[in-house]
Amino acid sequence: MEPRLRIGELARRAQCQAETIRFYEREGLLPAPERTGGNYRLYAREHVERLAFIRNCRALDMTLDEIRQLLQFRDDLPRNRCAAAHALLDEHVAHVAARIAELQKLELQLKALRSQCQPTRTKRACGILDGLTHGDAPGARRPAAHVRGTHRS
Amino acid sequence: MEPRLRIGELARRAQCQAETIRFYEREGLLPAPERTGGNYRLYAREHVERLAFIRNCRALDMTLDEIRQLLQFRDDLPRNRCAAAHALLDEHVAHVAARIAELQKLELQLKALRSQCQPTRTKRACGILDGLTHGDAPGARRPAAHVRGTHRS
DNA sequence: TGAAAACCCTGAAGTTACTTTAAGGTCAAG
DNA sequence: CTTGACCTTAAAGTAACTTCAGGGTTTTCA
Repeated sequence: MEPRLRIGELARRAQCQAETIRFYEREGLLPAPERTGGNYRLYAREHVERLAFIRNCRALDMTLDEIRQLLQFRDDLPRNRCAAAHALLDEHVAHVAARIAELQKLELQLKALRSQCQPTRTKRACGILDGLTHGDAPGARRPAAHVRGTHRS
Repeated sequence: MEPRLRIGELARRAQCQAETIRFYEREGLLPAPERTGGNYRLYAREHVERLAFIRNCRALDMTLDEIRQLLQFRDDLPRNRCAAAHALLDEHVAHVAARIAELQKLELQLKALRSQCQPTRTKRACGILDGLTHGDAPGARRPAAHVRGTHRS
């Protein structure tokens, strides 16, 4: 009554790819499981839970480093781990809030830029292209450390 | 009266690093400038403007691919470039808006998770750590294509 | 004049969190 | 006994740079 899973089944349950699981193993987030005679990985309940933890954290956009720390707290004595988890989460919430504020500013800037060129405008110039050449887009939006941008592969 | 700049001075004006400028050259965003006898790059006004354009676009969180397209529009005949720029910008605005919505959902989830563990709680368990283990954080927040997350180096 | 400081050069590797590719072994079914 | 689904590894690719290693050039100022 504790059926061990192969990587594909584990991947299905965790909603990720088998490669991602191997990657977590290489990164030390997930311990190496036993192997079958044919060298297949065999995962037990503990792995399933730990992977769920990791994927939940990733769904909350934490970095692997943040997750590594949380896992440490979880593995440690119950002593101060609650306070530590609290602090890490607070920090992460702050990152997310900061990034939202940044993007909202960005949205305004983009809409302003867009309005600089209506389809019916002077013949030669495009207000958008010109706006981007001359500093109409306010310079120096240094991205907050630890906060990624708008795009993803 | 057209003083050519060396890379360091150009970098200072554009608020970026010299390495970034060389990188844009390798990427084909910025044409290779002339060189001095000592093999130093010498930039003219056209480069200054083009780099400003690029940095403004980056400040608006566009990808280098988007910027490459905008530069094409700019270099092309004035024919349809305005409409093209319009379309690209609209798409980009949509990306940003989508990312904002995602992050706002995330913020709510994080705050809910945080509230699961108050400093004064049962001794053994941490509500946050437990919440992350069991799917309290809603699964399957597949990040929208073309939209990066919360963190940056 | 001479040497240190400031500036520039190239090419390669590192960053994040994976994904993709290549080349191949294992296992159940038909 | 072979086809197909599944698994293995190592290496390279992604975005937009940054950092590093190792070395030239130019300027400054003692």
